[in-house]
Amino acid sequence: MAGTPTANPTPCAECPIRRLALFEPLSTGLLELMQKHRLEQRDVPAGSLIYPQDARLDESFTVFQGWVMLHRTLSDGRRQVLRFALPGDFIGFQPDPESPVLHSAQALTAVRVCVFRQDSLMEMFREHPMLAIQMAWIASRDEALAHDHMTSLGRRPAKERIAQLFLEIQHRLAARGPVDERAGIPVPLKQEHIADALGLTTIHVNRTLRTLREAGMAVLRGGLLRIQNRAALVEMTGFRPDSFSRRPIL
Amino acid sequence: MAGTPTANPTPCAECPIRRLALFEPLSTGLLELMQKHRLEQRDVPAGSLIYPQDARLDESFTVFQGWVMLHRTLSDGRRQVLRFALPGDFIGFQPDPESPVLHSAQALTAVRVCVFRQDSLMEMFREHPMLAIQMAWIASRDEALAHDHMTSLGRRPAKERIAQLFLEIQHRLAARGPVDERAGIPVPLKQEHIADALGLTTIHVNRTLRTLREAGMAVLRGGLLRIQNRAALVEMTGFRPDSFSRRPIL
DNA sequence: CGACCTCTTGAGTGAGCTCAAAAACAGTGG
DNA sequence: CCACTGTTTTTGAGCTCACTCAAGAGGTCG
Repeated sequence: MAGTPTANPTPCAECPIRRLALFEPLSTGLLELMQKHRLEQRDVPAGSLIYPQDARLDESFTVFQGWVMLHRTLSDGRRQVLRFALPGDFIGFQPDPESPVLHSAQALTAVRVCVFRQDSLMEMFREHPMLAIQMAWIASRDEALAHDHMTSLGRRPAKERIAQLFLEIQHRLAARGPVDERAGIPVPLKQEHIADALGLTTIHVNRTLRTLREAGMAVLRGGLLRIQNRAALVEMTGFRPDSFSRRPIL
Repeated sequence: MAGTPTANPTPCAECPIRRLALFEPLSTGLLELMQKHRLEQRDVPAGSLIYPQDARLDESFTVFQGWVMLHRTLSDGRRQVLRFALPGDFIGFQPDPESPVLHSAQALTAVRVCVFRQDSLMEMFREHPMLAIQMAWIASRDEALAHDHMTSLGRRPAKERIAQLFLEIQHRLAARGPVDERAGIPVPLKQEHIADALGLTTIHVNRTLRTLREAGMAVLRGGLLRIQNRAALVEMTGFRPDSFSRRPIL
């Protein structure tokens, strides 16, 4: 598995993300608990896998920095991106150690994660039921996100799918810290990633991006997403921001 | 909300499903706990809603008998079926009481559910951390199921989507009790439900069902699903049964 | 025996796909 | 600084899978 422990492994509880007031804060007791479990940080270079499809995971992760892409690859190479994980998101939770994960997690940018050993995680849950509840909360939120995604895939035309994705990204990033829509949000997605996420071909994504651009709605260029006419996008998709409201982090 | 309490409300712990050896058994301690919380049973007639989209839920449910369909409806009427819930499945978990559910749950057949009050559920979690862990497990399994579904929607042609759905249903039902594939599995789905689940039109589902039938692979007729050439379906979809392996119930 | 679903089939259309090939861009090494 | 190579984006042309519109056939239930 790719990734190297940081030179000076710091407990994750000290990670910068904890200080963002926008996240639900952990109580001091929980911080101590995490310290006790000596959680390790790990840096993963852009492009490499955090874990591969079909592996038996004995670790799971909280993303601290960077973008992670979860995707499944079928035997003939077709690929479906399941989720883009952003800082604060939890990935790789696999309660049954027997069954393999059915997707890969790949770093889209340089990524820093906090590593939980699976058994250690379970122990934490046992000691601190609240954490288990939060885990259930997180999983259930991810499921709701997946539901949005499924609705796009099943029942929206290409233009709406992209609009919806843009609004979702904008909203999720905004929940993590101030973003300047007008100036442009850093988004490390290639057109191919978008295609694989939305069930389209790269070519069709390209054409659809053009129509969005020419309609003055949104531009994705040079790793920057500019939402120019939010109202029009919202109108088109019926986007309701409360879909991704409060949530705990681990 | 539709549904009436059964004439003689029995604690869910006594519900027949508990006696199925195929489910992970609950310890006696947990049974007691559930008794203590005086969980109510409720019967819901075919067709009516267990909970509607956009509602604030203060209850969640374990399905005991029948089929439940979770679906989201967009403002213009397009509909996406998110999941078919079978006996033993948990639905309506909403850890944040503030945010509304983004989908409806509708009974496809006559359904019997076990009702959990949300606050009561949280209390159970606090008293019995193991339950919270199991909840996380359940949510995470549902997410994996959603991932399969997403992959179908995004990257499979109609024929494969239907084949995959059939295999999934067959497998999930088989995990709940003996089924006779050859004789036919009772499946209460109309072609319209399949269409809304798989992101297709009813008409196209119909045509595709015909090709599957004419290819001697599978037949869905009169509420019975007959899988006639399992190998061919598996070959086509790359279906791996372990996707839906062990899991706890609440 | 209508009224109403659900299923089925036909004919024509279109959104999104495939194949093919420029053009823009980002590194990389001389 | 520039030629060289690989990646990403863009555009064109033609095709197909799945959609729309329309209508008939089969059930089922009051």
